This record gives sequence, structure tokens and C-alpha cells, in this order.
Amino acid sequence: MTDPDLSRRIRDAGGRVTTARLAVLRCLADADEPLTPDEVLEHLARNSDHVPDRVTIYRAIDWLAVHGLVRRLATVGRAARYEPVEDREAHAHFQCRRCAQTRCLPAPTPPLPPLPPGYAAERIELVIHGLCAACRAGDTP
Amino acid sequence: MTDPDLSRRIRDAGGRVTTARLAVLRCLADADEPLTPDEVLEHLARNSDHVPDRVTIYRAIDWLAVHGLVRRLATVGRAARYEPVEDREAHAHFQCRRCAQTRCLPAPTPPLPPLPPGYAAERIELVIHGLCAACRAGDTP
DNA sequence: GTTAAAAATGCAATAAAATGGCAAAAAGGA
DNA sequence: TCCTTTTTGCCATTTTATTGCATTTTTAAC
Repeated sequence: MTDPDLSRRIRDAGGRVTTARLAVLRCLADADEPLTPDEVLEHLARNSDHVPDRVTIYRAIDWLAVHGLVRRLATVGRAARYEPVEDREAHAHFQCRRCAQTRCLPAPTPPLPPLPPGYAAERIELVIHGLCAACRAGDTP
Repeated sequence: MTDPDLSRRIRDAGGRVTTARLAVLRCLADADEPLTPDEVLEHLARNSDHVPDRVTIYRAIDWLAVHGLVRRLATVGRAARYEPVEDREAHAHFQCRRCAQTRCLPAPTPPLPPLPPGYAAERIELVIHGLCAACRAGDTP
């Protein structure tokens, strides 16, 4: 997705197109796995000249999440992870219990189970826990 | 599950049966939804005379998790949530995006999607995101 | 292009959740 | 009961995230 496209998405969501928002969205869109705010910061520190403050990253991600351009995932690790909301959708996430790596897996969304009365479902997430290839190759289970 | 049963599970896992471990396991087993370490502490503070230190709770939960008596869930909120590992298994979790309440839902475990080579799946978790009845009843979406 | 209002950012301080080190206390077998 | 090992409590520290406020940037109007 090109920068003008991303800018447009931000403007359509009713916000100002700022360097930070664009850079964060760009970063998440380019990454092939969900990132933590700190990972986003690292990426920007490596690939941009002007690196936004950590707080700005948090606020940009939060704004993007509230406006539906980005999604916060359920994670087992300590830090939150975010991925861009795109069309490809319908995928699951694998989480390594050793290194906390999180990656996307192609998988159909399972059917929605019945909810208690009054509850409203908005999204369904499938998390596969286990060991990634690298961690399984290394010793200690 | 009775206390002797829980003690037995701890001893069988190869650890000492301590007040803290027993109390934490008891607390998680009695709760009808997954709890955070702080919630466990609150429960114990209300229902016991000797309240273990917060750090002890963390360590007890961790020990129970490492030894398979308790399970850490994937959460969207900041704090980790744990549930006891029992037989009833095969259930999903609903997470309210407003109040962060997490509750168990009866739901079949979906089929395991194909993993990249070298990856090993150990558990599959289904998280339903949405609004609980209470939060939906209250105003602002 | 200026300019002014509104929105976003940077910085410092603070909060929340979790972890590490170490001496004191408790478990469990002899 | 005594001894060894494991666990606990307390304090300090780390990691992750949030808040307040002055300054800067964005954007729309001129």
C-alpha cells in the first residue's frame, strides 16, 4: 500500500495526517508480523531520519487502533502487539512460548460460539501456542 | 476439587505443598473466570487470614504454570490472566474491550491450521472480542 | 503565502505489571 | 526434633504504558 493510500485512510478516519501516524502505519503495514510499540520505534530509528518520541508512538498506535486502521492482538507476552487492518483478514496467530515471536498463519475464522444474553461479539481471534522452529531447534524445552 | 486433591496435584508435580501455592490454586479453581495475579491477591486478602506477598503470588502462579496446573491466557489488557487446567477443557474466552472482563464460553476447539515447517503447536486458544452485557447496557460505545 | 485555531508532539514525571537478589522462614525427610 | 532444600518476604529494579503541560505542527481560512 502506497503512502498516499495510507494518508488517505488516516484522513478519512477524521484525523490529521502527521509524520508519526504515517510512519507508524507504514511500519506496521510493511512488517510481516505484528509488532510491539518498541519494535515500531526500533524500525523507525533504523529507517527514518526523524525518530518520534516513544510516547508519540504509543499515541499514534492508539489513535490508529481506536479508528480501526490497526488492531491490538491478544498476547501471552508482556508487550502489546499490533497489526494493520487490511483486506486479507481471516488469519490466525502463532505465538512461540519461548521467544514470544508472533506470526500470522493462514486459517479460516472458526464459527462464533453462542454468547450469553446481552453480549455482543465484534471479532474472533485464534491463537496457536507452541514453539517456533528456531526455539525448537535450540535445546531446553 | 478438594484441598487434598489440589495438594496431591502439587506434590505430584514435584514441588512442596506450601500455603501460598495451595491458596493460589484454590483461588483459581474456585473462580469462575480467569484471574490476574492482583485479583488473586485481592481474593486471598478477603478470604484468608495470612495474605502472601504479591511477589509470592507471582512466583506461585509461575510455578503452577510451568508445571502445567495453571495456564496463562492470551489477553488484550495489560495484566496476565490465569485459569486452572482441568478436565472440562475445550472452551473459548470472551474478552470485553471496555471493562476487560474475561469469561469462559463453551465452544469446541477449532481444527489446527497448518504450521510452517519446524513449528510445533501445543495449544489452541479462541478469543472472542466484544462488549459484555453490562458495558453494552451503559452508554458510550 | 500568511495566519489563526485546533490537534499532535516532546519531555518529564508517574503509574502499572512484573522480576531479581538475598536473608529469613517453612517443608519434608532422616 | 534436626538438617537440608525449597520457598517466602521485603526491597530494589525493570519493563511497559499513561498523564500533564508547554511547544510545535497541521490544516483550513484568508
